[in-house]
Amino acid sequence: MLNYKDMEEKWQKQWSEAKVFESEPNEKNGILVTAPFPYVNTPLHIGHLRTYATTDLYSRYMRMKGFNVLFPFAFHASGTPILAIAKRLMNNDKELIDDFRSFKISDEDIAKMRNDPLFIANYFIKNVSDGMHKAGLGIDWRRRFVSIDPIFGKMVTWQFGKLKELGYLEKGMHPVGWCTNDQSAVGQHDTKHDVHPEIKTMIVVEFKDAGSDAYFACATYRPETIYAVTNIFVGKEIQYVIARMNNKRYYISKETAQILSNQASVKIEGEVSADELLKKSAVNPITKETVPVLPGFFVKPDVGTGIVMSVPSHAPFDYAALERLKTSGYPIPKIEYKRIIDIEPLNGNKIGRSLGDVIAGEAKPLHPEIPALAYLEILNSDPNAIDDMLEFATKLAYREESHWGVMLVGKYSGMKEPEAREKIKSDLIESNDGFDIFVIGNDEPVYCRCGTKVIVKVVDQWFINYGNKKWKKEVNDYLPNMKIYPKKLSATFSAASDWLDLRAAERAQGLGTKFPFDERHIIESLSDSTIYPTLYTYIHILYSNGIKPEQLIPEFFDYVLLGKGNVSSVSQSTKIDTTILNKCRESVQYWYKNTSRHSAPDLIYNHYVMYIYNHVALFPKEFWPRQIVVNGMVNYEGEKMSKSLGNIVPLSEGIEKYGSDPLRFVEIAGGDLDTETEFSPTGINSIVSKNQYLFDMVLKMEELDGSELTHIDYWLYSRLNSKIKNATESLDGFMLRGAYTDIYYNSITELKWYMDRGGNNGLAVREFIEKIALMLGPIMPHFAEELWNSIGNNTLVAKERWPTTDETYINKPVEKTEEIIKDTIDDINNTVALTSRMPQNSNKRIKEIKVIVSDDWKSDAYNALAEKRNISEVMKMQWNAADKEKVSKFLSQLSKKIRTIEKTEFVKCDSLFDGFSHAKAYLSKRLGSSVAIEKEQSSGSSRAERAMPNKPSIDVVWS
RNA sequence: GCAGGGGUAGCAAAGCUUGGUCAAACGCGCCAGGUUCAGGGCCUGGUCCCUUAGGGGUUCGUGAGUUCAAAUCUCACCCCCUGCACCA
Repeated sequence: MLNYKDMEEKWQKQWSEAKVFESEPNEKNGILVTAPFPYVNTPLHIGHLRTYATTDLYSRYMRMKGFNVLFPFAFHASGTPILAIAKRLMNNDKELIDDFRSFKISDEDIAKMRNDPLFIANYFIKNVSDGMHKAGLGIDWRRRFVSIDPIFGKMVTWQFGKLKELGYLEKGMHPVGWCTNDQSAVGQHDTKHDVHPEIKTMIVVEFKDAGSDAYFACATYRPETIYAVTNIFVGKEIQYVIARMNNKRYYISKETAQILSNQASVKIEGEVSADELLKKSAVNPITKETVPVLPGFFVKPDVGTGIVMSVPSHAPFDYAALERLKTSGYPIPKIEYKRIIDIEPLNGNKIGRSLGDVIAGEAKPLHPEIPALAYLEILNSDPNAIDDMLEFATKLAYREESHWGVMLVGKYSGMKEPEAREKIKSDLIESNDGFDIFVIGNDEPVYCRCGTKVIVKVVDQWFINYGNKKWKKEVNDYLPNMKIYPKKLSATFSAASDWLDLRAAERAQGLGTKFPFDERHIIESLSDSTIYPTLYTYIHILYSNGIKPEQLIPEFFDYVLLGKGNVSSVSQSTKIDTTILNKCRESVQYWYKNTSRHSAPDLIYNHYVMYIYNHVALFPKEFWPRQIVVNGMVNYEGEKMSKSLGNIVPLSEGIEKYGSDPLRFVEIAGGDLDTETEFSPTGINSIVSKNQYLFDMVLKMEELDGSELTHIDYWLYSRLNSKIKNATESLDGFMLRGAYTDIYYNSITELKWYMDRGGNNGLAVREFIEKIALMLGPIMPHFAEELWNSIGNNTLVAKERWPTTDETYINKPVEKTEEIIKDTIDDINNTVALTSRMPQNSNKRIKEIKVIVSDDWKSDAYNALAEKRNISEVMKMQWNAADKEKVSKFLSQLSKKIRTIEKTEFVKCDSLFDGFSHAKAYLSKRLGSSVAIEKEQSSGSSRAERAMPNKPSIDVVWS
């Protein structure tokens, strides 16, 4: 049995000794193949392998195709996640500790990780690089680096200087999720339960206090409903203040005043109680109506402004609040519920178009004239419903009306609601009757891990303006020139490019490069990782020449990356020898002209777009990204690998247990590039046993002593060459699964068929296996070497050339003949099964099975008919091989298919007869009876004339 | 909500660009039989329905349409996945 561990170690050692993967520029075409460096705050599992194995596959394939390939690797440690891990360990985060333990990280190491980010980084760098080594990835390790290395920092500093020069680095106000306790921005991973804080804008509509110069600041998402406002709601228990903003005085809750002070200047001039507000009335800025102020049970002190404009006709909460006031006997004036938005009629039913998710039974809206009530009725509910139900009705109303609503009143009457909303909003802002505020838009409040409620703060900070029109156009113009695999992702890349906009470029804490224009901050950790593949091309030259980070001043990068400046003056200012500078420069030029970058799809919307933008901004066109390859994820027996399911297999453990090669194979060949593939132990077993079969075949091969090439040998050669041709085309288009189905699974089936059919030529089998071994090189590199070696080759597959097709061996009729033989066996089995049940055949045995191949005139007639599609036309032709009656009978059989038949290359009668004759012994063995092969013309069988082109007739003779 | 992708037989996954050769590849699972066979492995056959001569019927999210012909083209609808930014 093959021992994968020994085998893998053996060949990894040989590759390393032969320096197969240590590439330097030469006369060949070069290609730089990279995968984004992994973030080293967590161990790798077998799912991560797919991207790296695919990258390795491509680089090995391209090397075999004659390219000079460089596949380097590095590690990402800059940014906040490592700090976060250190912090969580400090706090004895049980979940994290359990997680680490499941990866067999010792308690001792976990203890060391506490509050020591660098230890964490180094620990996982070792973990990842061990995994990469064990997997046998063909990496040039001389070029490794970490994103917190000083050299890396020098490059990033240079990059940011350039971005600023180009005007792409800007300073400005920007809203972020914010924790007032931590005094820092809050992203998804900083919150409890990893909730993403959604930042939305609300408009504050100003309703002037009828009796003073102050305004009721009503926050709303739906300013268009202003035409139906009946009153203002305040919370009875809420403490209000008078706050000065934009040089006006506003009534606003004390809490929201505090929150809004993070967004604008808010000066509190005094307090005012809810009771006082309730005595006032307010003026609608658009309709100029004066409306009362009433208590709303649902008004919250920390949402929006703590003051709500009431639209009972369209807002279920508002409707419910008024109804409840009525029932409680609160004195309210007469109120008119005015429907101002209509839903386009559908099937006569005016509301409830998209109620698919509502389990409403037979509920009917009884009050379509009051949508807020109608939506409650649809839900079998009423104004006394619990808040959740009101919330649901609100969402329903919002969705329906936003989708199909049309304004019935006002300046924008007749306009679609969402459009009208925007117009009214800008009108209000324009006329100084409203302004925007930012709020956290999640349904539930979002809490920072520290327990504080997350708010929105507008911060003044540096960001990269990917929204720059010129820049975006340049990128979008270039995108079609990039090769993207799978091809259908091109649309996604365009969408991602369009979507990319302002991107904060600095963070208050974390590891990494200091922000050059504000040294208290560091560069955000995706922004620092966009052009680092350039570093791979020359960093080993810096290492081997002892170049110090301090020498890497901007002039260095200008020269090496952009070719700017004069080498001797750069040498003078950097104190780096001109030969070294030139070597670096040449290396960049050599490798960076042709690149291929590989990753999973989750990087498209962040790393990839930024990668493309930065290259386009900084480099000459010849260095822009050439090719991007995106591979899907790996599932474990149908389920996502996740901590909660407990189905994560650590990479090292997986390799030990299953072998690197079988793992690579199932992960890559299990599905097309972009689909998720399935990992399962049974899948692995299947590969292991198939490999064993191939390996054992080498021993069997030695015993084959046939010297003459027979029909089945020609078949094997033909299949082999067709296979090489097809597989090469598939691989060139990144159809990895298709390629390896043919190279691997089909080859094994074919070898078995060859042996079954009595194939006996050792040389033919040798050549077949040899080529298969070569083609397996990129996907199962260790096994490929082992197989290659076992045949008696002393070279390394990793350094061999990819096999080429010898077209002269491709013989389609021979391949087709074997297919016909297979089909005929199936047909015979069916026939025998059926006829044996016939009464006249009971107590009888099969005497002989006749296989009768059709005459060539049938093929000719078939094709003639396919061409002319007219029987009498075909009959007019010369038919000397058969009498007209037969031709006519044959054609009439085809007549009902006359439109659908296509011209076909049929196997000639003689070759098919020949093929079957050679298979005679095999057939009678398979069928357990004597077999006769006959030609239609000379057969005496009554069934002879049933023979069709490519489909011999069968006559089972009973006796 | 917006954007991108997708719905194919027990699972999983090709096919869809270039309509017919598709009851639909490869693989897994399952069933039956075989194998000097414990199990496993391996081999053969079967795995939508019907069928006493290799045949027929109904299928590729739903519904319409184009066509001599649709898994493949068009439209509408339903459902699923992913992303929506300061985060690797």
